Amino acid sequence: MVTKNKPARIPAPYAVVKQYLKKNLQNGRWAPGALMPSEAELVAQFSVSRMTVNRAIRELQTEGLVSRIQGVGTFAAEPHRVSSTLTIRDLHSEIEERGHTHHAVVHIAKAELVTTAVALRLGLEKGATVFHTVIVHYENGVPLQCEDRYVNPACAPDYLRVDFTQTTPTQYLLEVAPHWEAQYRIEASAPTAREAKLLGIRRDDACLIIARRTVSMNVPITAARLVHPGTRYSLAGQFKP
Amino acid sequence: MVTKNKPARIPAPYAVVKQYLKKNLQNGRWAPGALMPSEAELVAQFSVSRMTVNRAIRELQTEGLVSRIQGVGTFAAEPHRVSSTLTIRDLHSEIEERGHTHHAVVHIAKAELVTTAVALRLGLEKGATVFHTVIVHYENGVPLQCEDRYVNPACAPDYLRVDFTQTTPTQYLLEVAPHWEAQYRIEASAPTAREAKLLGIRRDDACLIIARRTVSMNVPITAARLVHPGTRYSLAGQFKP
DNA sequence: AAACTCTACTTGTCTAGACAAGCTGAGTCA
DNA sequence: TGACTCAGCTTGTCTAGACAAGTAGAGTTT
Repeated sequence: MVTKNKPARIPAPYAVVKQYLKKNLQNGRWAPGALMPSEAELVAQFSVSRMTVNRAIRELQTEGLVSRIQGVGTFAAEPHRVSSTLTIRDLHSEIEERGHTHHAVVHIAKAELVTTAVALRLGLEKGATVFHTVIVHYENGVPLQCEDRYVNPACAPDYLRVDFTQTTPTQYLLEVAPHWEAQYRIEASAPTAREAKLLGIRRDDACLIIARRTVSMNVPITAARLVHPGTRYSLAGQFKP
Repeated sequence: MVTKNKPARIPAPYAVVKQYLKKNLQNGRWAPGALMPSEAELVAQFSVSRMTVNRAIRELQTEGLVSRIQGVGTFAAEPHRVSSTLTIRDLHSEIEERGHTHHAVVHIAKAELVTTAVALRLGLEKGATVFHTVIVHYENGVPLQCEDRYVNPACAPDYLRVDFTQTTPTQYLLEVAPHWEAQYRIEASAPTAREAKLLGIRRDDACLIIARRTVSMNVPITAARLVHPGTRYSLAGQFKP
């Protein structure tokens, strides 16, 4: 048996109420859609103030476990929309965290006139210039990702002066425009001829491709195509309700 | 100009404070890691009670925009761990939402002795029985997913009696064990011979594969391998800070 | 029967004050 | 110098009460 030096911390009252509700939701005491106890009832049951109960329930609400309707009541959430979340991380820190070495080789880094396709994706006008980089990232010397990226010069005028063997574009762009929204598309397909060559794989090897487009404060920042050899890379994630 | 019938609802004070902090975080007023105003300062600035300010900041904390240390202060979050979230949805509702038709064909539905690999994944003992289903899902008559699933009989004893042309296994299992945790792995690779045949694709066509393992209240429920033709399917998601 | 009103109940939010818990730095003592 | 104490700051949480806003249902009127 494990004994702790610290005395057993008694959990905060709001946490007690929250845990009680969570447990009973899990074991089906309140079927999905069913009416749950009102705040007043819980106040009486646990002898705490309404604010305390309210916090417990509100947190369950943001976790998606219950839904509330003002004037009506609190309901167990409908059969959880089977949606779940997966984490996509910065490749550099991911590799470092595995205790492996990361290095990058820059193949293209220049300003270009936008093509129609890129102009659309970045929300720029025809005839504008964009920065374009193609960088291959290696884990322990093995090519793991081919990163084909277009950047809006208005957001990162010094982008091409960055040493991308030291800093990943993602890291740099995060400094320039800290909080952003991103849209993703993840797909599997064969690489282009150039990508196959850069990654050292065959043209018919399956690749995991992430197409990412990021926007900060309604200004498009960057659009990237990240190609990973299917045999060397997979995305892992988990979901806790 | 657009005129609304309803009078402009004034936002709640806590929302005002929250929005103020969020705006200034985005435009870089507080660099990542920097000390932000204390609750007391915000109380004075906005003439609200501390509970109101506290709620605003606490919500920012759960959103990952700030981090707080008791006794020290509130800090702008570090260069957002470039992690981001992607939503994985139930195939049936996803197809329905596109206004398309979904149907499923059951190829295998039986009880089996576990193999070592499956026993490990499901956390069962050697010699136990599992339910095994192989189902192909179609969108508008085109095969979109091959679902190879093992289910822990202890969690869903009636699993094999379900009509999977009407209900997806995911939907059914959600009813039986409402709230669960899931682990995912997403990868790209070629299909097995059987999968290629069932999906009507070539053996060297790239596939997007989701391996999912779910657990509810520390009891393993199910392990599934979902194979999608790369040309017909992609995962989309977005991230808002 | 249909339309209305009113009451009772729900959630949503705010307040002013309180105490606990934790960190920091200044001052004190050995 | 080094170890200690303590005041003063921070966040973490709870309370008792209050009013607003929204809904459902009972009762009333038309």
